Amino acid sequence: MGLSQTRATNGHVSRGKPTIIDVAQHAGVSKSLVSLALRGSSGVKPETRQHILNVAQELGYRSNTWARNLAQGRSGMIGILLNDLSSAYHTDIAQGIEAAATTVGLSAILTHGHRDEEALSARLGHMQDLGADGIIVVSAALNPQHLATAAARLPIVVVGRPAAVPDTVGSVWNNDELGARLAVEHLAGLGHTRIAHLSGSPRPASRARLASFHTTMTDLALPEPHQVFHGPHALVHAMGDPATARTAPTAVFASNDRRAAKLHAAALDAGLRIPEDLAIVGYDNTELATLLRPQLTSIDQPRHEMGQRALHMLVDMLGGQPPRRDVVEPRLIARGSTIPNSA
Amino acid sequence: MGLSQTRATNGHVSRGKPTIIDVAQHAGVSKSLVSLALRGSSGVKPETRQHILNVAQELGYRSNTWARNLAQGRSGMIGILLNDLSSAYHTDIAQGIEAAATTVGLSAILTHGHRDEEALSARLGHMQDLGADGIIVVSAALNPQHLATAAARLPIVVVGRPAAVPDTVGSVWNNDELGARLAVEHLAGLGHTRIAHLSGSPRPASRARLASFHTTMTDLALPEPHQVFHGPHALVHAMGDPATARTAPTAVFASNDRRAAKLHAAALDAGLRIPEDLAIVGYDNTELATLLRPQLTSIDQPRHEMGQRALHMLVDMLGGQPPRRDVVEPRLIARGSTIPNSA
DNA sequence: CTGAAAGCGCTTACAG
DNA sequence: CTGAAAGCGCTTACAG
Repeated sequence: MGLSQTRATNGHVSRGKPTIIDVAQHAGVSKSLVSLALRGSSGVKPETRQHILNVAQELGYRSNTWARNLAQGRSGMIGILLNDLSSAYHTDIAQGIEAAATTVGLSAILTHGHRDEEALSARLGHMQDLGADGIIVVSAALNPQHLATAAARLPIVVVGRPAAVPDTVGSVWNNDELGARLAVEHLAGLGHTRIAHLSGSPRPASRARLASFHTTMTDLALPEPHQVFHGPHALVHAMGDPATARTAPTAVFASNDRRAAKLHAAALDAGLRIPEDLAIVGYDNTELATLLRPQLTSIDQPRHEMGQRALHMLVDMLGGQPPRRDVVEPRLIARGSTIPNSA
Repeated sequence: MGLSQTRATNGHVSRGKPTIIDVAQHAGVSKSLVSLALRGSSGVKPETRQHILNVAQELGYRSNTWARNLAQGRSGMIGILLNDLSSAYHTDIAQGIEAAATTVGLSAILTHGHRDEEALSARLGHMQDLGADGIIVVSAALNPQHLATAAARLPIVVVGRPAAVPDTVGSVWNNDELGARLAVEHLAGLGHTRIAHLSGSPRPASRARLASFHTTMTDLALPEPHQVFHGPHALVHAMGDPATARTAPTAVFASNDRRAAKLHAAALDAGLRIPEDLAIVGYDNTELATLLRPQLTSIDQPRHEMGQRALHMLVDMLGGQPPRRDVVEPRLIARGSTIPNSA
């Protein structure tokens, strides 16, 4: 770098973005003092401080994040890693995290893993390299090994229900067992006895919903066999086929809203009436539920609250406290797909 | 920092994350050489290079991003600023950008502005502080003044149609005039003459669609007055009211899928048949369009391609080329909300 | 209340 | 092909 452009042998020639040195020169003080004044140290005479602030303002000075982080050894920034950017469920949680982060003066950066475990761990590493002080992983897809490795370096909180959570990692999830129970009890309360389950992925959350479906059916003494379907079309087909129509379900608890919506569409396509021929309960209470006709009854997870809790846990962990395991309670929102003549 | 913890007077005691100095010591070379070897400089003897790589690997060395960026003066990272994280349209574009970024070796970080202009500009500043080499703004909501200020410091590309684009800023948008024309021509081709428009926000994109709606109606010599509604309920009401039913529209071009979905729901709630009583065309071709019954005919914007183009434009600008103005062509996807008895 | 100096971990001419 | 040195912009003991 040539002298002519940036520095004389014993002087400083400003060019490009102003630095702390430019401010110091213009204010006629040392650069350490500028640093102290800028970050509001108590040991700076008020008028000096004000003067420095004014000069900085005039020069359009902005602190260089890299230099500050390098010198301080931390960033005041947390990372949010989403499994899937296209999922309203995930982005709602992210917004809960960000809102809570803002209130405690932390900034947040976002990345996502395209629903791909490889990509997820790559991103996890990337966020560490970028200097996140802690990371919230909104995904159940990251394996325990990777989580543990990351947790050895910095605080990690997972929102979701992974296969296993190392106990160095904090976690927040919703009570899937209760959610499934609410769904089945709602349908049974409406008089349904042949209640089927439309299962989701083989992930722990879906497995928990499935298990609780069986338990609740048994508890309510509903007739065996408990029918479980893996696709909307198989279910609709069973209802139309004379061989099985007599024992086909009259109500379905679907593992999530997206699957419920596909079933909703397949049922209407087959000429079935909802809820008269088939009642449907979804899970997640996404906006989709209110756009379908009839609207979809669904189990609501308090996504915003889950995000908040995750952030507060992370802050506690940054402060040296041990990770926790938080479970929040879902509730059922009843709509037209189970209650006739309602919105 | 105490000598005992990190450094002896003329030695280096490793602690915490390994640095380039640790690698140099273990490999018995200078730290400059390590730096060169790590970044694959051609001027390092292959076996030396391999040796250094091995040592780095063993030590679990990871380059410190802050230090690297500070020394290099750039980050190899671009920022993506979304207006709204909850919009599938925005996140699809983001994924197009990221995919393209990956192919040219750039990493990307994401932030969003909760549909709020204040928040958007704050985030824009934040990304600059974080050291993004360039930023793609997926939003039409940022005012030209803020865009121009940012563009004075680093390359900026906007995906969307802002009120005005400073000519220091690149932009990519879809041809709204063509999109609206396709919608109206499609409906006219099906025999509709009383075609209404359900308008969107007062933003340039919506205004362009509205203007093109009028132009196309005139070009096709369809009867005046051209009806424009601002809400789904007003429209459905007009159809049900005996005073206006005779002249009420039989088809609607809605400014976006979300509004179209609300109209779809309101129409069904009012007992209208789609498309027999009311045909509907949306805009954006989001996943929602395929989940409704009947499915929604919609104008498709090539979101992935728009993201790609934005990224490539940004890369060109980083290379010193001037910003461009890219306009991509939408197309119509016909479905059940306009074509009876189709899916 | 203020300044000089060393350090954060890396890169990059420069000289051999 | 390799090393010593200065620098990126900031922070933080340390000494006055």
